[in-house]
Amino acid sequence: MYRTHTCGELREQHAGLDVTLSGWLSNIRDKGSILFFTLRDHYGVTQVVVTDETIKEEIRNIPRESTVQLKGKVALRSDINPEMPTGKIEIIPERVITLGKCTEPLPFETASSTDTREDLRLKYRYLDLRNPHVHDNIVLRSKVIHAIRDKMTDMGFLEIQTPILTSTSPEGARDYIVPSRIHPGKFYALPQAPQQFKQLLMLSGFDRYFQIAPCFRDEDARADRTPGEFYQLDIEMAFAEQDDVFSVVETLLYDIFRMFSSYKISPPPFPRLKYRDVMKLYGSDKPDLRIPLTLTDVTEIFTASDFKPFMGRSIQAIRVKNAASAPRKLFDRLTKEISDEGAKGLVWLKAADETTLTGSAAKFFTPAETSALIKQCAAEKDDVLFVIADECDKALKFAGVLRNKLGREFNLVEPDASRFCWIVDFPMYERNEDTGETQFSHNPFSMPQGGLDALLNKDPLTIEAFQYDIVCNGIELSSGAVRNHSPEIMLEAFRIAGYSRDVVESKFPALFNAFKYGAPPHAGVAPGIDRIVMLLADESSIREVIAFPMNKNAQDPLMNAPGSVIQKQLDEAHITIKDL
RNA sequence: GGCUCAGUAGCUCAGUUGGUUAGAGCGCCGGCCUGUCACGCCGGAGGUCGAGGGUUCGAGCCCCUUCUGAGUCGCCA
Repeated sequence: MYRTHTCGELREQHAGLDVTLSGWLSNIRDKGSILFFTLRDHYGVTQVVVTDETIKEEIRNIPRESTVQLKGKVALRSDINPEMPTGKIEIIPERVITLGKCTEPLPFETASSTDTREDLRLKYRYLDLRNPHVHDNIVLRSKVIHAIRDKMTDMGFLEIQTPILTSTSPEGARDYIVPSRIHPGKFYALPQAPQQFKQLLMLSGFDRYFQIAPCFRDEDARADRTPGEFYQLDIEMAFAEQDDVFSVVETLLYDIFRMFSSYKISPPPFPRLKYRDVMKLYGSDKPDLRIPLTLTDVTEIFTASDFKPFMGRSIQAIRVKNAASAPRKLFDRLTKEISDEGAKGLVWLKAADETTLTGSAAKFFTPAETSALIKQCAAEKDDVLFVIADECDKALKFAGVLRNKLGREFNLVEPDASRFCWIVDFPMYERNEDTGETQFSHNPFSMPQGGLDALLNKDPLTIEAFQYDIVCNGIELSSGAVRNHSPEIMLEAFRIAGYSRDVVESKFPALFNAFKYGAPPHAGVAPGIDRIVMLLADESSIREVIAFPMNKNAQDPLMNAPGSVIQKQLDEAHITIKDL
């Protein structure tokens, strides 16, 4: 009734046809005796040309971005527009009907909305989403999710819904809590992830589970992390070990990235990098492998140095080839930026030849130190060595941050590529720097490598877990683990972290009890949907691929959330608001 | 909570050493234009320079406080 065709489908062969189109009135070019505009809908845009005086006058009285229906004839254009899919035809309207008038001034131009302040875009997100670029991101997201469901189903996985209203979990992120009306003073929590439910499904014999699962965490936002809520592709497999999970995820991601991205991608298997090695090589547990720079530990060279910034510190060097001609300003800016991050400073040295370095600190080095440094970093003439010195963990961390900066500043980031890797063998435990106590470094339910024997006989800080992350272009897509399905090993694992049997039983009753009834070995992973789509859409902010995102402060300026509730709602929820 | 950056017309921005009436592009309003497609041309309206205080003969610009937004650290098992 409203249309015979969409605004994206008419072509040459439709010339002469009587059609009805509906869409948004946009881009009016009024030349007086001839007037053009485009009609836009979800599917595309079609040009309309008007010479009829009455219809011209009608169009002039309809504000842009109103919705209109037109009945008219398809005509071949005299001047074609090769940029438009419908560029060879145009519509000569016989009748125009306004369907929904745009009565308010537009707060911004929809065609260029991505240049507008983000808070304004979010307040008028329905207009922002009219922008074809923003619109396409949401379409891409839908297609990606559909493809994921197809692939997972093809691989024998069942999608099973798990509760949204559940109980708080004592470990991990801050929970969103929901008051119970029926049980005064008690609360549900929104799931941080369906972690325990999916493990219980394995115990129930469902073998291969997945879910496009909403997850809720009350933590602060980042460019690649929405506040509050996000979606993950939650996966769990019974009678499976690490390689089984890797195989499924590699197949899935490789196929999805080939379907929806033209970027280069290495076929499976993706590189597997040990946690301890990536920290040393890249200074990060989520290295961007598109950047061909690595850290070199040159601490040993300077053990006897009396150059104060190096004394007693871990020293990490990054060599950038042929960077010596870069402007001094760049070196100064890098020094400032890395100092702002908390580093003590940045030493940069230009290689003049095999035995000579020039630059900020070169004169403080002995000839032996200089040539050893050049040799260990394999520096050649006109290369630059960037050196960070700090306490061990910090030196690696800041060198890792610097590595990313250098990659961008010197244009070394491999273009048009998606570089995946697995980070494996995360440590099971770490020492808490404040208390000195041994604590879980990641997921307490991961299986320690070596099992019970390792827990009983090894130094806990040397035990690695079957715990892994998948990383693409410096973005952590997911972590996962082989789960600890043995109550005996679990109790020992928690004992080492200082938790008694009572604590385990009371904190995780369902899971702990269930494991006593014949648990299959199982493993899983949970790649973030939003981040996958963000990579595929090549966006730097995750909010660009979410239809109605919250702002950085976990507010929705469109719906005014969070908002107040009426007293009756508070009463029913047994909530009293503290005086603020 | 810390740090960095930003806030000037509806939108995006410029604004010199503190000095006359704060500018531009887009959008809006009016006019002209028969092949535009980011149409073009002429004209017009539109400003509590985020807010408050201070310094000064004089503040968009300097100082203090504060609000808002983004990025980041903390945080995110």
